[in-house]
Amino acid sequence: MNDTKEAWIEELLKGDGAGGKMTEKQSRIVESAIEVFAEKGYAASSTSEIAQRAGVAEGTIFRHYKTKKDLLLAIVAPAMTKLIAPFVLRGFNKVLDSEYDSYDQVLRAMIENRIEFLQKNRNILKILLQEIPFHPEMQERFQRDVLGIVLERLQRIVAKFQGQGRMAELPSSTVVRLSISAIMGYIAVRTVYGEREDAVWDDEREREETIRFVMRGLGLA
Amino acid sequence: MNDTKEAWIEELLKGDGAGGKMTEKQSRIVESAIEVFAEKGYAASSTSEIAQRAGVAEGTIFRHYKTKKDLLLAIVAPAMTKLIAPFVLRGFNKVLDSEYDSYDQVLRAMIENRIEFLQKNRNILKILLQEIPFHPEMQERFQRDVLGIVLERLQRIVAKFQGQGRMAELPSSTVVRLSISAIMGYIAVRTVYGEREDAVWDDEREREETIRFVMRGLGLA
Amino acid sequence: MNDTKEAWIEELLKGDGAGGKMTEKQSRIVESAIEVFAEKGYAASSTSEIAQRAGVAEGTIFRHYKTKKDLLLAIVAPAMTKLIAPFVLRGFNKVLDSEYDSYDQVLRAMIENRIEFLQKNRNILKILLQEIPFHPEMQERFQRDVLGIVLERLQRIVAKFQGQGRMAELPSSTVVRLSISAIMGYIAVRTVYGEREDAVWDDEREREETIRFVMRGLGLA
Amino acid sequence: MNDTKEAWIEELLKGDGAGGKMTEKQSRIVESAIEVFAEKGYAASSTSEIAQRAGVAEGTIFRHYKTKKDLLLAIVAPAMTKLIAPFVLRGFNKVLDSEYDSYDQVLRAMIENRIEFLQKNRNILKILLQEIPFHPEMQERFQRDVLGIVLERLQRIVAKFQGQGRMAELPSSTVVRLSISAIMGYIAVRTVYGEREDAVWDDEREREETIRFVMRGLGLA
DNA sequence: TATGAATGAGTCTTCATTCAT
DNA sequence: AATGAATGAAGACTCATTCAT
Repeated sequence: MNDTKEAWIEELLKGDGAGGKMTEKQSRIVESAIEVFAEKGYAASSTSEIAQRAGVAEGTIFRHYKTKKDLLLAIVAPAMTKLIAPFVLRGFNKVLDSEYDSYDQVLRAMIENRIEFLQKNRNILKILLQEIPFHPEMQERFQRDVLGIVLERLQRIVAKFQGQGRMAELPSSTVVRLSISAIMGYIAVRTVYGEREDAVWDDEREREETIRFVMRGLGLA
Repeated sequence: MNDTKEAWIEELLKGDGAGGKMTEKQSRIVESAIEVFAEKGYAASSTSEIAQRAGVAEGTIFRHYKTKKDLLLAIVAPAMTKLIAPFVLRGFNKVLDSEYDSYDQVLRAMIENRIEFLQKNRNILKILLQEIPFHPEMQERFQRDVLGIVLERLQRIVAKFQGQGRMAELPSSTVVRLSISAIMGYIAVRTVYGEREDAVWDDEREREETIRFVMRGLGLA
Repeated sequence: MNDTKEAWIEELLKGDGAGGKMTEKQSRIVESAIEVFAEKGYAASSTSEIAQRAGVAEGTIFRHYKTKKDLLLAIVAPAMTKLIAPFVLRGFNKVLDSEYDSYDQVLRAMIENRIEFLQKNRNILKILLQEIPFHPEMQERFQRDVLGIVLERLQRIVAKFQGQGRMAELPSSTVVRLSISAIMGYIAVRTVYGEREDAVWDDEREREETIRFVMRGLGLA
Repeated sequence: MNDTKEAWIEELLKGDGAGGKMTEKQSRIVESAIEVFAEKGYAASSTSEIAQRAGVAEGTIFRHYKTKKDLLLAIVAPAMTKLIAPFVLRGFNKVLDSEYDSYDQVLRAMIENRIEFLQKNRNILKILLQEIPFHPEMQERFQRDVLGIVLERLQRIVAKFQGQGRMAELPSSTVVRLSISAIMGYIAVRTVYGEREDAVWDDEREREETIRFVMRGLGLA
């Protein structure tokens, strides 16, 4: 359940989907686009501003991406892939068998892993979140390639723990939902409040309480 | 904790912020705007399409709303007010004192009340959700008038139950967060899956399991 | 076989296809478009230049014509209609019966009538001629609505004269072709040379010789 | 009055105006340009499409032709030269003296010779026809190098026949005009209808009737 | 010689907004 | 109050042309 951890954006910037290497200008275009899209939203972003921030001519953008939407997809598509990376790693089955003795370890790992990911890819994820409702192709792909895979894997993990002990009375999909809700609620609040200087947010404690809450809620503690 | 329950949109349509009554054309403009904004997003919506759907001339919109953004705010601002309506009702203090004997009743009431609200105001809430990140004034107002008030009220409720019994070891803000996470997770999944014909979503059961999960998680059951 | 003779462009400028009246600005747009298209060709004309010459904002063009091509069609389509006007006049059958005793009268009438038309509509016809090869819809319409009708009428006239006397040995379509070739050759040269100050072009004589040539060529004189 | 008959395009492709040989890429550029220009018109053609069809890089075109217009002229200029080739052949004077005993032989030769030429060079002639009206230099050159020469030669031929017999009453320029009109009308219709499978176009007969028509029209038969 | 990334002026088109009626 | 013609700034995108490699 570990990610590659290095900033995969760099990878994204080094190679396009076709495997070719990106020129330096192309990288700057993608970086600027991520910035501007995240800041103003896709529809309200102008290619001219992206070009300006990237320090290239507007035409240069269209040499690399036929349309503005292609540029969006070039950003969002690999993000989806990376989003599920930890769940499709070749070692994943081993995880199922051995790595975690207790469900709270699974929860802790998920939190740590995805928090790191979120921090590194905040802008891209913001774009993803904002644009999915307006682009059916993105929706479909997200449903199929992200939700589908992740939920299936998580349900298998849950099923394994259910086989060993309690929480048998709940469908595994329900367990997954309740677990994810708690984690996402924790991450969301942490994202908003956890970075303020004046914050009274004891991250260590909040995380542990969240995990304990889920464990108790599922009858595991 | 009860809402007015009737479609308050009608109210919105009958009176503008200044207390005046809306003409029929103005109502049609607002209705169309809600539709179009929800469908395409604010930035990608054109006033001309809104006018067309409303069956009015392009200029008419600007007779009632100085700018496109004013039209957005005229939709979104009352939505915020209504969003917190149940928490600011004059009878709210009584709620604190008497209405609910047990925390699971609070949870159940929140779920029922807000689900109904969501169903009636899906489009408006979609707009709210989508646009808040891009409009600082909306953000600020949401923070102050919605989050601030709702959280404060909820924390007072929680504090009351904490005073009476267990879950003392958790800060009330944490309790609120965990409760809301679970509820929103339930509502979100329900919104997506709960309406499919082929769905294997037993709404009654999922809701009760969610409530039981929270109660157990908080050490109340 | 007489045309309405007044400058039908004015009609074109007064009413759009739907029968509505044109505003003054719209008229100026069409006029300028005719000028510019004739001068530079459709593809090399820019809407911004058309707007400038018309003294309107560029956006105004697109209020009246959804696309640049629509503007072209709005010019070209009525031209086709007018091009065949003399052949579809209600009185046309009478023409067949009575008006012309001898084929040379037909030729003379065609020349006079179409020369006048050409002079008044030079630019539009230039556009028609230039653009037809690149727009299949225009081609099709021209084939069907112009060529088809005109040739059929002319063949009927020719057939009538064939029934009365000689030139029986030629198919009527061949007679029509030969007649039109001669007339168009005359008109073409006249158009180029006939207007030069230094020209040694005796119009009256050239026309009569052309008619006589055709008559003799068909064995009628 | 005989042409070289082989596809002179190959010559065009082998040598540029300066007498140098063309590389294979340059040939492919010219070929593609002819195709694209003929298909879409000069103004609507893009150098990038030409490059693509030719299988060369965009920049390569500009290594051989400084501008897009230069490329056009490199195609059109030699076409004009070839167009008049039969009239400037060194043996032309002999033609005047001997080759043709009767004017109908002249007409027949012109038809055969130019039809062949047209078939081989349809695209280039289409370009010529389409672009001449928009390029004054081309116009001027056409007027001077093509029309001027051809008409003068034809008038000399006509004058010779006039000296021998009848048609004395017409100016030789008029005779040329009438002859060419008939021939071009024949070729035009043939070009359009003569290739349809379902056509009722008896080419042999139409050609002979056309010649007979001219001869009779000129009082020669 | 050939390449193809880069350019930036220019294209058609859209859009929020104004204003005379 | 309502209209809708008019605006012009801005948008996405194209294209002939240049130039470092």
